[in-house]
Amino acid sequence: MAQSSSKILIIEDDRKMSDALVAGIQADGYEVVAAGSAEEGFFLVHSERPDLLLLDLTLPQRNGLDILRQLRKDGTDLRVLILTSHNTVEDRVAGLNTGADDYLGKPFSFPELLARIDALLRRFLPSKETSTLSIGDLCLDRKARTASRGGDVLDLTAREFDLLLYLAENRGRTVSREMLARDVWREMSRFTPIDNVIDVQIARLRRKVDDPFSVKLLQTIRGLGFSLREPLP
Amino acid sequence: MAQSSSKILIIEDDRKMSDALVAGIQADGYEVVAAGSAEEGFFLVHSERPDLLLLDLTLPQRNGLDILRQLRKDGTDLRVLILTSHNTVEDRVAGLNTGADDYLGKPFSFPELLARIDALLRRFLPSKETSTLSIGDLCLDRKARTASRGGDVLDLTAREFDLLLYLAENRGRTVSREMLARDVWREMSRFTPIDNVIDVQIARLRRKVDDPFSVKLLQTIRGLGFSLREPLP
DNA sequence: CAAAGCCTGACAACTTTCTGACATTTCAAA
DNA sequence: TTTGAAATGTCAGAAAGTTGTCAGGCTTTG
Repeated sequence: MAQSSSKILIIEDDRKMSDALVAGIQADGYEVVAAGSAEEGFFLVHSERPDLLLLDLTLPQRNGLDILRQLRKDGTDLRVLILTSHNTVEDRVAGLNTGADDYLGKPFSFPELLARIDALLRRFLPSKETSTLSIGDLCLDRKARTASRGGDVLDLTAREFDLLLYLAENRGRTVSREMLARDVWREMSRFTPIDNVIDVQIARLRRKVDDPFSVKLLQTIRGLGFSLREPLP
Repeated sequence: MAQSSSKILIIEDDRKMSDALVAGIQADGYEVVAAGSAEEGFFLVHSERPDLLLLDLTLPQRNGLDILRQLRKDGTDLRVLILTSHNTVEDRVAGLNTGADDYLGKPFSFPELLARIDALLRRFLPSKETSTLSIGDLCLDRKARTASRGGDVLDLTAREFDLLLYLAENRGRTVSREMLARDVWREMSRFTPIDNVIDVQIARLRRKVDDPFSVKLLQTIRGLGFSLREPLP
């Protein structure tokens, strides 16, 4: 019943429980990553980019709901299933209203957990299904990692392609430098400002993607970031 | 917590239960349609095109799971929440594996039902929650920080958008210069008068928001301040 | 009409973004 | 392992855009 390619992140501090979950879910055919603390989990959400998060609420340092709240504030659409022994109606309502997609109390039945995981992942995962996407006459192919515009193949470097892909996946939306630093560069901290690195890379991308064409897709939103969109006619 | 505009279909043969559900869910702000039999429900799925189906499994003629199975065979991606007194683990697993998105056993808590409905519908409707507001043909989107009037996108600077948003949040009311100084400029004191800064910025905003249109929304209330409102006809 | 309040064009000060030139890193071929 | 070209990062200064200031004109009100 599992969908081969999905990755699940488990945030759970109880080692025994965590091991059991990892084993059981792997056996159902998913790729599994486990974190033992809120901080580790938070990091892994960004570095591993899982399709589903299994979240325990009773973590040592930080409340599990705080993690969820933070994730939603950052605008992630990661699916979240809360799995916890806090199991009153109030807990469930609070968890769901904070942004969880499902809530299962411990003790739980493993088959039910798997069925709920399947149900959550069954819904098409945002666009990852198809390998190509296009904005106007610009076409990207994730799998081949190639881009073309109006039939002309664009010769992009790895970084340029990642950047363009991220912008394309957020077409129409304004992408901040903060988001780019986190999701494309994946750098938590550095001693030179990353904003300038981003600016330079945007300029290089623009030279290849927009300069040779009359319709400009990559726009600067002053004070906020950048946006890949078809300009209004 | 409800998102307006979503339509929910209830298939439930027990009249009392059905009425209670309709009333409670309507009170949460959803549009509700009820069916008392499988056949009627099946028809309404196609004629009403609801966003979510609340499905009871114990229907007189036909098993509720059959309906679900048929719907999934037809390839509909309608979200389905099963709500039933069949509440063993096996029932739940069977329901979810047949294609339900969530499963809640009776007796249930109404707040939890609403929270689960919200969670299921949250994924559907793109972001509209409280992110947008409109005055006449003027639309603001807090999240995207964009404004448009009659379909035309307005190209506003950061300050202009903040100012317009503040006026829009106080639509109809008169906003004084003190309020603007405090809430938009956030300056306690300065050595040049801020009133003129505000006047200039209002003029700039007016040039973009009102000048190109015949209906003027941004009005000066002499001696008091400014007000964003639809003029009386 | 005069005074108070409001509007506006011009410009200055400032912030943000862009860009060319150079430095460093990466990675694969020799 | 060394070497070299391509990719990526750094930096400083230019360019572009935003916001604040000011002076004078306009409008309303008493």
